[in-house]
Amino acid sequence: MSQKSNLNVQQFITEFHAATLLHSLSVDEVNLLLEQSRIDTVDEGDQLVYAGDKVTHLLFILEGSLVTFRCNTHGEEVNIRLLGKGQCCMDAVIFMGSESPIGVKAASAGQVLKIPAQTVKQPTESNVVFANNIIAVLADFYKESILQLDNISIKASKERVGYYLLRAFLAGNQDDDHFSLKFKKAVIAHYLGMTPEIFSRMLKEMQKKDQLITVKGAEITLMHSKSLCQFCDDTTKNVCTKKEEKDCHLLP
Amino acid sequence: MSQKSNLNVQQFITEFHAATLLHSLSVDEVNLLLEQSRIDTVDEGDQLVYAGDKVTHLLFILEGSLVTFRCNTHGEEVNIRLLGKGQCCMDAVIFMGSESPIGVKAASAGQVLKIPAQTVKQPTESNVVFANNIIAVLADFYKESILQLDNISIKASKERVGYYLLRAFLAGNQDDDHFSLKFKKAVIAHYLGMTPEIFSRMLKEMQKKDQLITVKGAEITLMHSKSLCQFCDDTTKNVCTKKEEKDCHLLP
DNA sequence: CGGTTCCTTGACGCATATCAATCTGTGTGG
DNA sequence: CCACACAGATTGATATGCGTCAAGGAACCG
Repeated sequence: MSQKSNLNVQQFITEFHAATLLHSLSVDEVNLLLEQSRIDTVDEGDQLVYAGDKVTHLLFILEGSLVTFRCNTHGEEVNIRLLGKGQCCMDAVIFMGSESPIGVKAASAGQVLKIPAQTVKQPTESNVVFANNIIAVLADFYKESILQLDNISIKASKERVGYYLLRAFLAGNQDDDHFSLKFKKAVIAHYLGMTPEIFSRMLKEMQKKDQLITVKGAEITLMHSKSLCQFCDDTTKNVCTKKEEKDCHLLP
Repeated sequence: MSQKSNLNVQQFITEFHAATLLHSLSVDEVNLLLEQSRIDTVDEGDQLVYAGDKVTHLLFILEGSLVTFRCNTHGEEVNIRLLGKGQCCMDAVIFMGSESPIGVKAASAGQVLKIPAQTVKQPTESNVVFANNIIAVLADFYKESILQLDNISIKASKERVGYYLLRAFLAGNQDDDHFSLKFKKAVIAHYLGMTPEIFSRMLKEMQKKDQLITVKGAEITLMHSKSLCQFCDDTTKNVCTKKEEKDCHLLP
C-alpha cells in the first residue's frame, strides 16, 4: 500500500520538528524531501527490508513502530533497535554503500515515509547543514549501540530489564509512576538479548521478590517513585526529573 | 610525552592515504589538521581517555594499537573496538556533544596523533567533503557495532572465535595459511564478550577436536586452506580471495 | 636464576536456554 | 451468549554452557 506523499509540509515540520534528521532545514528543503517520497501503510509483522537487500529508501516513521534486526543462518534473530514515531532507520546503511546487514519489520500497524536513498545522499554531498544532521543521527545511533553492547555483555538479565524499564519510564510522562510497554514482550526480550521466558521471570521477580513494580499486561506501575533509580546511570540521569534530589545516588 | 606534530605532510598523506577520514582532502586541508595536532608517545597499558571525560581530541593511530572499552560500576569491562595503525577513535564521540561513554587504552606501545576536537568539528560544519568523510567513518563503525552485537547475542562462543580468526586471517596476507593475533588473548576475549579462560578452551577445541588450526602462542596456522570457511558470512565474503571457487557455501 | 605476566587447565556452581505444559486474553463463528 | 481457536504470556522441569575460583605451566626480562 504505497501512495504519493501529499503531506502538508508545515504540519509535518511542526509535528516532527524535534527529529534530528530535519534540524535547521528550511521549509523548501523539507519540501524537496517530501516531494520525492512515498507513504507506505504497513501492518504488524510486515517485513519492509530483508537482510541482503540493496537499500533504496530511508524509512521515517509517521505512525506505528518498527524493529530492525539481524538473523543468522539458523534463523535466530536479535532485535537491534526498537523504533517509534519520529525515528528513522536505514540511515547509516544508506551511507555504507553495501547491501543492508539488517532486516526491518513493522512491530505494529502504522505509516512509514519512504525517502529514496538518492534524495538523502545527494543533498548530503552538497548541503553542509544536512550533512551535519546526518552526522548527528549517526553519532546518536553509535552511542545507542555502545550502550546496547555493554548492556548485553556486562549486565545481568535483571539489570538489563531494569534499565530498559527505567528508560521506558523516563521516555514517557514522568509525572505519574505508571507507563506501558510499547512493544510485545517477546520483541523486547530479543532486544535485550534474552528469551521471552527469562524476561517474564525477571518481571515476576521484580514484582514478587523485589517489590519494585506491578505488572498488568503491558501496563507497569512503580511501587515506589524511586523503584528504578538503582538502574540509573550517567546516560539516563540526564533525562530524569529527579536528578537534583539529594538522595540520588548519582550526584557528583 | 607530547610533542608538536612536525610530520612531513606529503609523507603522511602517502602513508595514510587509505584512511577514510582523509579521503579527498587537499594537501592544505590535511596540513591544517596536522598543524594544530600533537603527537603522543604511548606505552602499553597507558589510558588515554577515561569514561566520563570531556572529549578534547580525535585520536589517530600512527603506530601501535588502541582499545576502546566500557566498564560498569563494578569494574567489569568490555572491549568495544580493537584499533590498529591508520584507524581513529573518539570520532563519533566528538559529535555526540557529551562526555565520553568509553575509555581508551594503548594495547601496545606506539604513537598517536591527537587532533583537537575543534579542529575536527569546525571544518565539518563548513567543508562538505570533510563532513562526508566523517559520515563514512561513522557509518562504518555503526556497521561494525551491529556485527559485534549479533556476534555477542546470537553466536555461540566458538563461532565468535571462529569468526574473529577468519577476519584476522582475511585482513592479512591470504597467500599462506598462517597469520598472527595482533592483540593479547585476554584483550581479544573481552572484545568477543567472553573470559580469557573460555577463549583459551575454544582455541584448544579448534585444535584438538575440530582439527581446524594449530596454535603456537599468537601464531595461528590453518590445517586446511578452508578451515575457517564455515564461519564466513556475507560480510566477510567480500574480502575473501576464494569467494569465486565453486565449493564456497555462500555462492548465490 | 627468581620474579612477573600471560596463558592454560581443572573443578564447581549458577544463570540462562530449552522444552513442554498451562494459562490468559481476544476475537470469531455458531 | 457461549464455545472455540489462537497468539502471547507464564510457569515448571531439565540440561548445559559459561563464569568463577584456584592452581599450575610457559614465556619473558632483569
